[in-house]
Amino acid sequence: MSPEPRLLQLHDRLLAAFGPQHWWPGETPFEVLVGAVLTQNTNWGNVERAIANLKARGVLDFAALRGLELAELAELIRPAGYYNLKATRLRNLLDLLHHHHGETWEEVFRLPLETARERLLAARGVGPETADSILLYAGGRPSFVIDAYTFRVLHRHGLGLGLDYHGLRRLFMASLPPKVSLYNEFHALLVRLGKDYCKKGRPACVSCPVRDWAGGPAVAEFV
DNA sequence: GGCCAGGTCAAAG
DNA sequence: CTTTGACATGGC
Repeated sequence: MSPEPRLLQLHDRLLAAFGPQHWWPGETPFEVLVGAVLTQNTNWGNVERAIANLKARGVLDFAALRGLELAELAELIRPAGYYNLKATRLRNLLDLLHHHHGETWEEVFRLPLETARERLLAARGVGPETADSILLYAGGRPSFVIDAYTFRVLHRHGLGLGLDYHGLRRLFMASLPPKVSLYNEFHALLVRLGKDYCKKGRPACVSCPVRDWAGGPAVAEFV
């Protein structure tokens, strides 16, 4: 896996175009962790309603959320969609962390990066993106987050073709200095670009701020 | 009304 | 190994 210097250029251009994104929108590591599960394939606005419900109920902390009945948890997070599924997934994750670390679940972030990652992935319903989001945005660890927008943006410019999640993650991490602030901002910027200019199934916008990045307009295939 | 959203897992083919 | 289906609410 050879480094791809154009990735850092992409970051710089996105930052110049959009400015800092101030991610993750969550006040505590625990809130970030919950949000990471709730936002799976779901609009962030819906996640905010669900988190507001948990806050209003006073259960947005590790012990309280773990103590809720599953059905009750599901009802509270209903606005986030897939609420039965996500209630179980949250419960799985909290139980797994409690099993290893007791109430001091944030100890998971003190493990070597890939060990911590494997531990999070061991929870049913925590896949690579959720695990990396938790590591980066809740734990402050340099684990690059790949998502559907990242795939789409890179593929439209002919980069990372044929790479899966793990391959793209390694490409980013081999091409960038391992700085948490850089990983944080870059992923947020890619999401911003995707939302505004890189819609599914549509040609690239003429006004896309990185339209000519990597040497020319986007490729013909619009994933 | 249809499509999409900061995925993941299990079951088919 | 690749593709498909299930899971669900709310905005545009």
